[in-house]
Amino acid sequence: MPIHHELAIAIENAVRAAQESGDLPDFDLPEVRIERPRDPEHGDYASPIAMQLARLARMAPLKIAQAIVSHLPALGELDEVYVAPPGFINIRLSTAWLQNQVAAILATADYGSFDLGKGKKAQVECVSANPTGPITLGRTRGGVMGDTLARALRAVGYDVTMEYYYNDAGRQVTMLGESVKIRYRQLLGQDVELDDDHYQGAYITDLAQDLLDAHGGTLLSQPTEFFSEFARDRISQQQKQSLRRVNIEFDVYFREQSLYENGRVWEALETLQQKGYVYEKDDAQWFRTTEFGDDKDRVLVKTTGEPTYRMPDIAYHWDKAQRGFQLVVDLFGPDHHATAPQVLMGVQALGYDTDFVHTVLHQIVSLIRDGEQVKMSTRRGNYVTLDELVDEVGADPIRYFMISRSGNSPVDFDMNLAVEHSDKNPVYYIQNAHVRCAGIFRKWQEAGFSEDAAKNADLSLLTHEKELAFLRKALELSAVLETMATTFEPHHIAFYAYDLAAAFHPTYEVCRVLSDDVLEPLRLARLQFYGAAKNLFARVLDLMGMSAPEVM
RNA sequence: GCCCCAGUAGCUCAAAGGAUAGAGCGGCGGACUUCUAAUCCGUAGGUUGGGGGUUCGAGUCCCUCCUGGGGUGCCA
Repeated sequence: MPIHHELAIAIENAVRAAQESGDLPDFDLPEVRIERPRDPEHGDYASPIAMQLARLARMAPLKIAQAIVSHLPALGELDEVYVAPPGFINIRLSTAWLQNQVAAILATADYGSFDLGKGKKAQVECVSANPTGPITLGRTRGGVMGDTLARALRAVGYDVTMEYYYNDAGRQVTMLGESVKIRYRQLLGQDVELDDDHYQGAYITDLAQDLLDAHGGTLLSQPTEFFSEFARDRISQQQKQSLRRVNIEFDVYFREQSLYENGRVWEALETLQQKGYVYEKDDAQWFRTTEFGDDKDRVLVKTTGEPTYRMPDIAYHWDKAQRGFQLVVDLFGPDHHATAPQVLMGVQALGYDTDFVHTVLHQIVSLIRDGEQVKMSTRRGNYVTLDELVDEVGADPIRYFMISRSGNSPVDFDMNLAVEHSDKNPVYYIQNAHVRCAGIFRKWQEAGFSEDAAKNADLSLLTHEKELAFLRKALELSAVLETMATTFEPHHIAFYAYDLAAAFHPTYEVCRVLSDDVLEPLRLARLQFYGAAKNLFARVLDLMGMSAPEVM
């Protein structure tokens, strides 16, 4: 159990004990919050619970805090618990227990993990791009955010499915097929042109060229569907490969078409109709979203008889509920912010509580090169793709910068900074911490020693203030994972990784290991310390889907 | 018009309703014969867009106004 949970429970128990002994009156105890104070003077952890209780107990916060502290049992983890005005309970960890975190980190591969999710079935849906073109940077951001959340959820005990909803039917794919066919005919010398609605990107011509190379001119009589299916399957494969290059892999690719094949779309529509949420107007079927607070009703089935995108989206989320996911996280880019609530209204109308669905919105990604914003236009096929960006800057900077801001803030991806090997680039700042640890062990082994030599080191020699500060920061990983799993904000791990590196580098400067002036027992203890640090950086980088290099 | 997001140091951004609002970059001043300086140490920099309110306590919650971005399809 993470230390902040243990402390919260200890304080809860102390409050109850104080109530039983009559030191505090009876009241319902609100959630006990444990914080990490900014100021080290205020201890390692603190709780403002006494101030919250002042009204309930009708006592001065200081008195309440004192009553709680007097009923707090002696805990091995703690060195000191004291009360500070106006009523904070401040807690200082014992140095021996902190030092022992080194052993704890070395003993497990999943330091920081704990069982918050209790094996609950969770799903993260992200990217979900149409198979009509290369993965764009906006979709990449959603993918990286979603994948990072999935990693955090797994780390705290959820059974996570990464899912990609893939739109393999409808107008978009038809336009795709037409686009390829036109390019194909052009390659054969025919005088045809793309419309504005068609996909203009060069990759369309590439697909047409591939068809020409494989089949010559024999495909002219094939219907548009042939070209659609070919292009759809090809592009899907390419999308998967592109995403794999930034360590994003999906467990399930959910085909929109399957919702038509098994009748779920019409079933959902009929259910909505039966429940009275649908009416006909202007030869279309309308969904009464205004009953759920929308400012106008929305079309479910067009006058042509075809459903709008909304209908399968609702059926899809209905399916998620019926598959038994207890937690669903949907990532949406700026172009879907408005439609996300409508889907939930649909699920609600179908009779499901939507509390299990959390929509995570994110803002746009802009590319900055040489200080100038790179101009892009999706419609004209003029944009930088994920593949191009991986080729140019590598996967690690992409992973990092996509989660280096809260989803609510736009990302300006600075391509020059991404590849800059300097202290301005947080990617290298973090990875270099791992490299520096690796360097110590490399040197140590070159001198003929084994890594095991430090196994029985005396960790109580790790008394340097900077070493202890690093271990305090290490302890925060659990709370970071918990925050991510409850707020669905992936950026916390990026800031944590930076903070951890910022706690590491000063330690590395001062707490030497292999220098002649370091005595043998301390050297062994520090080898353990840096072994733990190395593990922890590898762990945190892995949680971000980034590599942990041995050398740079 | 309506909806969503943002407005915090010169710039880019953090900050579960908690104590004196923090980082990075940039500025200024220092430290390399190194377990890799891809690093460290020091320093300056703020009326958290304006105004009300709730609270023991507000950058955070509520109301209102201002500015910027996105959305507001029988496209997805």
